Amino acid sequence: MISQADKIEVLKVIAHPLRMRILEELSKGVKCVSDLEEFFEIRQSNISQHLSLLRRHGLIDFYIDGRLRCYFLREPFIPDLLELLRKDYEEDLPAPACCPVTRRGKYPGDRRN
Amino acid sequence: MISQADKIEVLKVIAHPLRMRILEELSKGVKCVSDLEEFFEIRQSNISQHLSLLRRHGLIDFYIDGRLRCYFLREPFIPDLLELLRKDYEEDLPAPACCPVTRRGKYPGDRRN
DNA sequence: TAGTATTATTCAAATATTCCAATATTTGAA
DNA sequence: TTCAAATATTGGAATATTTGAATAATACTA
Repeated sequence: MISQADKIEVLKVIAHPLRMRILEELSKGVKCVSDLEEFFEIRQSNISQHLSLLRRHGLIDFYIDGRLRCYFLREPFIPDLLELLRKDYEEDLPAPACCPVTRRGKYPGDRRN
Repeated sequence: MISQADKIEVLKVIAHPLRMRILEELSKGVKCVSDLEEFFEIRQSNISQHLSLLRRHGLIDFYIDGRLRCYFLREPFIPDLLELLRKDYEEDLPAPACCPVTRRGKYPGDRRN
């Protein structure tokens, strides 16, 4: 449910080591702030800041249990991305024709005409 | 061919509006720097900087035709990611059980015990 | 109601990113 | 050989991101 225009913003939000780990944890199930704090050994304020950012972008949400905030994954794009990131590729993409030694070839555009 | 450890770095590199557009262009075929410059109406030095960054991370490469550098896509993860970004999702992920009005529910962890 | 656990917010310092202008480098062409 | 086209690199200013410390807000519990 991300607008096409926001997708780069969302990628930027995801591309952070701690936020990525938070998303991976939440993809396994609900977690409250202090459990994340304990699990990652990161200061509470920092965890909250990242959760807040993730929420502002609609990637996660929470429900409440007493004083606990139970965060969970909301954006369906995330699990697909996490899976894609786990995939490993054997080969580079095939390169366009060029001499493999000199790395010279012809440009297909018309800049050369 | 990205090491698991570098994937976040790579995501960060991709998560930039101009770099994303460059990758999209290159996914359609080889492009030289001045064609990109013209196409995007961005200063040459800036295009070069972004291409250089993309290359340092192994996402693209180039071959040479005279004074032209013919850039092309190298990292097989990119087309998959671009396709995933095009996909649109109809529904949010199913939320864990909680009252939809009060947004209250029970935390499954043992923090509550 | 007072105290405490849980989480959020604000502020400021440190660091990183982005872009432009200027300059350097490389290579084909005259 | 010069000259010019194509691209890369460098330095610096503006801006954004990240983090910790301190503090605020909220809601159980005794």
